[in-house]
Amino acid sequence: MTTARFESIRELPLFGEMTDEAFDTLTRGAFVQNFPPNMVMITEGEAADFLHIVQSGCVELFSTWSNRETSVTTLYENSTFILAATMKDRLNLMSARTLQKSRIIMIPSENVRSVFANDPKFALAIVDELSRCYRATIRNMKNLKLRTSIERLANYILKQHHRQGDALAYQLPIEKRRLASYLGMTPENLSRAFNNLKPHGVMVDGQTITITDLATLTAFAKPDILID
Amino acid sequence: MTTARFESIRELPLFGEMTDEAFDTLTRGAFVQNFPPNMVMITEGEAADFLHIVQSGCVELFSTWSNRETSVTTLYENSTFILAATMKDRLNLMSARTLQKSRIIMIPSENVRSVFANDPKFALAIVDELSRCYRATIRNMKNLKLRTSIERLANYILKQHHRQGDALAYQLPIEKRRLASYLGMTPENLSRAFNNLKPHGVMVDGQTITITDLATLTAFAKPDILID
DNA sequence: CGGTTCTTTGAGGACCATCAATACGCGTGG
DNA sequence: CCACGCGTATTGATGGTCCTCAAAGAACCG
Repeated sequence: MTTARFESIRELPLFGEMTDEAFDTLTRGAFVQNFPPNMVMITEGEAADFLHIVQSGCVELFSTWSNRETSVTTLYENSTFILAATMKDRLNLMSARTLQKSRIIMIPSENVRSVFANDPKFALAIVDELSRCYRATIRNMKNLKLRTSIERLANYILKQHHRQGDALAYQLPIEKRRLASYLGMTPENLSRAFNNLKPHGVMVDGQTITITDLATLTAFAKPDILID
Repeated sequence: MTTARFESIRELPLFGEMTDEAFDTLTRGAFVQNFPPNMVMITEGEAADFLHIVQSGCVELFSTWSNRETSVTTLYENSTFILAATMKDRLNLMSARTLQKSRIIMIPSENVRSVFANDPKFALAIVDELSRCYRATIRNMKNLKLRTSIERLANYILKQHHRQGDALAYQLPIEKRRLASYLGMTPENLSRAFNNLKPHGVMVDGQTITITDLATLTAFAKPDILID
């Protein structure tokens, strides 16, 4: 049975509510691919032939222009990407590379568009996912434009703290140079920014972040539900 | 007949393909409102009770944090806003103010969500609009992260040039201080950036931009279909 | 263990923000 | 019509932030 290989994504919010028939149609022609770390899967400017889903591993979306590169976001298990370009049948605006060994499910864009037209539950789920990604990008932009680099770092540290079960000590999930790029700064400056946060309750040792004074850090970062 | 007041938007891509019945349902409880210039219609953090459409005039979406403010985008005739928050029934992430005297159509968010579920053509149009806005935001972010402020200004000047029928001389559509905020810089710096662009083929006199050397300006700006 | 990549630190400079002062534009009311 | 006031735009001076370049130290991997 074709769906067997895609059991793992059947329960995702994006696919959970649709009919079995629609799910079969969707995954016909879909496939799973394993990628080694640091492999560019998608280059910006190409057609969006497949909706991608991270089954395991970790993917970075990034963009380049005029010999410069910037990290836009990092995706983990069960995230989709290339959804907007898939729905509009347009060119990808971002490139994608694996950061670790990753398993990626690829669903033909045509399938997504045709099932969208025939399964209202799936249509709703698509809109939900699109809206979520859109709003995440707006938040990202507000973060970049309204905060200094040190404030962005402070809020990033707090967000990871919550994502990792409110642990006061945790490992950074990505390399520092990529974090720097995501936060809109250079690796050198990220290093200095970490030092600047010492008096605000942050210790760093390699990949390990330790929050020594949560109250002080929070007071400095001023996290906001409309940004973070 | 209720739809009479909304004739003007019936032909928009978002509403053009839906059934008359669905359009009636959608506009039931909708209304048109006139706003004077410089009036804040929506404040971030509020619930998104209405989908908004600019019928005439001009609206700026902006955000604030910790006594800072930034312009995210400017909308003109026939643009929608608050679509993502409307679909997900979430809080607005941005505020909106009129820049000129404006006529705004407001459609109850509940109507949008219920018609979405019942009219596939409308659902498709919603996804199209959402994807378009999402991709525009990604472009905006790439512009901010990959280019210097002068490069952003140069590309903005080129983009307006095309929007205004390839005119080599045209009026800026918004105040310079708002343009500065949109481009992620201060008004003072925008002034200096205009001066810096003189040798690259740009003359400025008040609100009037004159491109004196399109080839040189284009060579400097390096516009890119994946950003602009 | 050697090479590569990443990270950190320092020095210097470019870019950008802030502050202050002036000039300009525009609408209002005298 | 002019004077005035208000907000915007410009210009200069200054300081801070951030980037670049360079070099050394640390981590990773074959």
